[in-house]
Amino acid sequence: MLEAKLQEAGTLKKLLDSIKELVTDANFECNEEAIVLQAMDNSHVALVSVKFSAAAFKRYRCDRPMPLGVNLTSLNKVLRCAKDDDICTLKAADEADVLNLVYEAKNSDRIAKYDMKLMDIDADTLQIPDTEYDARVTLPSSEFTRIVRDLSQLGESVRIEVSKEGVRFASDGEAANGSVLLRQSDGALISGTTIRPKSDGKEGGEDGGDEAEGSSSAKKEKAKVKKEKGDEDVDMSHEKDDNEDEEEEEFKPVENDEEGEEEQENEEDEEEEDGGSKKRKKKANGTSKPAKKPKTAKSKGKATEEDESATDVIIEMNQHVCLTFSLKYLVNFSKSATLSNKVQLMMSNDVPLLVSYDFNQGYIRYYLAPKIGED
Amino acid sequence: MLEAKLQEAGTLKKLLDSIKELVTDANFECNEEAIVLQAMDNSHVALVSVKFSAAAFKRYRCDRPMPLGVNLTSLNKVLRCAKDDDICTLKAADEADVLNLVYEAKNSDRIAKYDMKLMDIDADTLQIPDTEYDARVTLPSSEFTRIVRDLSQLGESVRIEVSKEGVRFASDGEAANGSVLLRQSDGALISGTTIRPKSDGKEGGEDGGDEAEGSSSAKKEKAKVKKEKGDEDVDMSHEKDDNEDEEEEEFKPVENDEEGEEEQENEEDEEEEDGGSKKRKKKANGTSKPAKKPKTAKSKGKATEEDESATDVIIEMNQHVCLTFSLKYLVNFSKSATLSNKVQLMMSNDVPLLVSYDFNQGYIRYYLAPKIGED
DNA sequence: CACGTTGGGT
DNA sequence: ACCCAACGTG
Repeated sequence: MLEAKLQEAGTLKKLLDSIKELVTDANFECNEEAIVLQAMDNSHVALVSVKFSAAAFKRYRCDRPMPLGVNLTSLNKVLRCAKDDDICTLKAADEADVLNLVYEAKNSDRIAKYDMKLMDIDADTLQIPDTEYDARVTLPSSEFTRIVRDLSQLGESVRIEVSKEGVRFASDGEAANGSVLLRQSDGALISGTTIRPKSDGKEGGEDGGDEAEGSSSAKKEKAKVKKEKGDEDVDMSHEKDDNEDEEEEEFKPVENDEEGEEEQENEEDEEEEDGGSKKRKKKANGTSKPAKKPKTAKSKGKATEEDESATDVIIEMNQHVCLTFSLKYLVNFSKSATLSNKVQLMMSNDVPLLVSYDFNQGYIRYYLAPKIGED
Repeated sequence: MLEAKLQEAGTLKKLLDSIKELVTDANFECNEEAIVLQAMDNSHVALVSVKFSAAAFKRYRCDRPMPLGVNLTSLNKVLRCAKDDDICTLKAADEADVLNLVYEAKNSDRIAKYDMKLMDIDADTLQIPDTEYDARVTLPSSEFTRIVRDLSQLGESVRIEVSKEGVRFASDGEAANGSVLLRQSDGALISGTTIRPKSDGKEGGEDGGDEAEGSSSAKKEKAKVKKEKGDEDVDMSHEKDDNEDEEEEEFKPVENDEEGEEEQENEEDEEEEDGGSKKRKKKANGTSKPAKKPKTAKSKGKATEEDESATDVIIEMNQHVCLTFSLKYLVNFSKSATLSNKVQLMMSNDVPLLVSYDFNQGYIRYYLAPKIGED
């Protein structure tokens, strides 16, 4: 039995706006710790990973793991019936084939209930293909949106290059070539730290915990990218491996047979890999945030909103990286800017890019394999 | 070698927004004095003339005259990658086939570079078909925008009539007729002066100078309009003169073989023709600006921004004029309202209308032949 | 169903 | 001037 009470329905609405064009059906995997969605996009090139930790909810209860197969188009329709500031409660009985949604206006003068049919979806649980990166760029999400939107006017793909100089986005097109160099903010070039997605959307939060996809056994086998058929995106699917002539490469989706064995393991991972280089700057919280620019809180009204350094460009880099990606997908990813004012790009050469928007107690992450043969 | 540094990319962006629907390809003629663009619109009915004086730029250098053949659609794409307040530098090497654009964020933390391919464009240098008019109406550009937009909903064409009473815009349509009378502001009816476009966009500036299109020999041969095929616009092109059955009339494009003979001539014209009527109110700066409404400077930060009398309607008239024009084109012209808060309409009977938006050190001007047979 | 364009509001 | 929403088109 699931019951999850979200303070603001708007969060879920924005999330669906972000991914509804990328994914049409997906399982919301609910368990005691979190609600997780992992799915490949419709063209099987990108991978979307969403997580709402239990702590993201005002109230959360899930007795046993249950997958809720949801048609996102339907869910979107139902969510559009909620106002952004409605309190939204999701309920599903064990083995239920419907999801109940209750919207309560904040002043309680309105209560709406919706029942949405669930469906069975083949749960090809996808192995998230990476755990550690050579570079992380943290930048304002609006800046990222702007850059990929601009460059998408010129060409099909963008070359992202991270160096000590900063991060460069470059695209070549028929009529024009474009290149945007973003210099890191003062003092915001960091190297020697372990770069990996934080376990949770919580900024500077505790690092261990309920990570679902980090698998210690997968720690060093970063690249699952096949390098054939160069110069194209990589298909992260496995389903159509042999019978289609798509130009895309593919990830090897790995059966996630270690799920659940992982809790409280990340913190130890970092400790053991941290030797021999600069330690992270502040206390060991895994986020490596420099102490510069102690911005005045932006008075956004929401105490939970992380509001520091949102305008900074932070570059963490252990190695120069240069990768090429399809702009079409990045433009799609950038729609999640409504969910966070910052975005992180994590990259290693020849490894899928991780684009992560972290919010209060959760995140939305996108994985996109690089085009190869031109990076 | 060209290098032109513009303080605000927004100026160029607005310019391109203005003309991109009218012209698709054009040469930017760069020389020591200015950058000039002259082109006919795609249907060869209207003529666009743009000038940026060297002084319009923060830095300007052009060693030798060079035409830059630009596809405006491409340039528009590239310019959309600039923020309005970016500093924009245009560079082109001699004989280059690319134009380099550099956008610097004001705080310099972002530098974007774009290379746009240039193209060869037949430089049918167009003789701007007039130098002196019987009437000039200066009005707020927003007012002009509103009038032509309103009337365009009623009919295809507008009759513009300038008299001592004011200026009347009238359109007859299937469902309704409309007429807008604009009275000149107090004391803003001027007659007996020479009415011609100023040599430069600079308000109240020196009148002689680097005029490219003024030709003394053409001064009195105003009308080059052929009066056949009545009731239609006039094609300003010469290229398709004989082999097409367009309904439009045509200007005679004249080879501009007297370019440069004109300097410092306008001021003398004014002196000798100035007698016998109200003098212009302020000092003889050629703009005939009344002293009314000594507006408080609008604190726009730019000392060069002309900000007085923007709400006045000024009519200079030596002869009653009544002309009919296609509203479709006027609506298009009026998009340049973003570039200046004032617009000037210069008219003589049976001669193309000149619509001029003057800005700091440049202008954009449109020429449109009247429909004949109904004026 | 998605994208691009146009119009209206802040 | 900028951002958001709605409409129409591909």
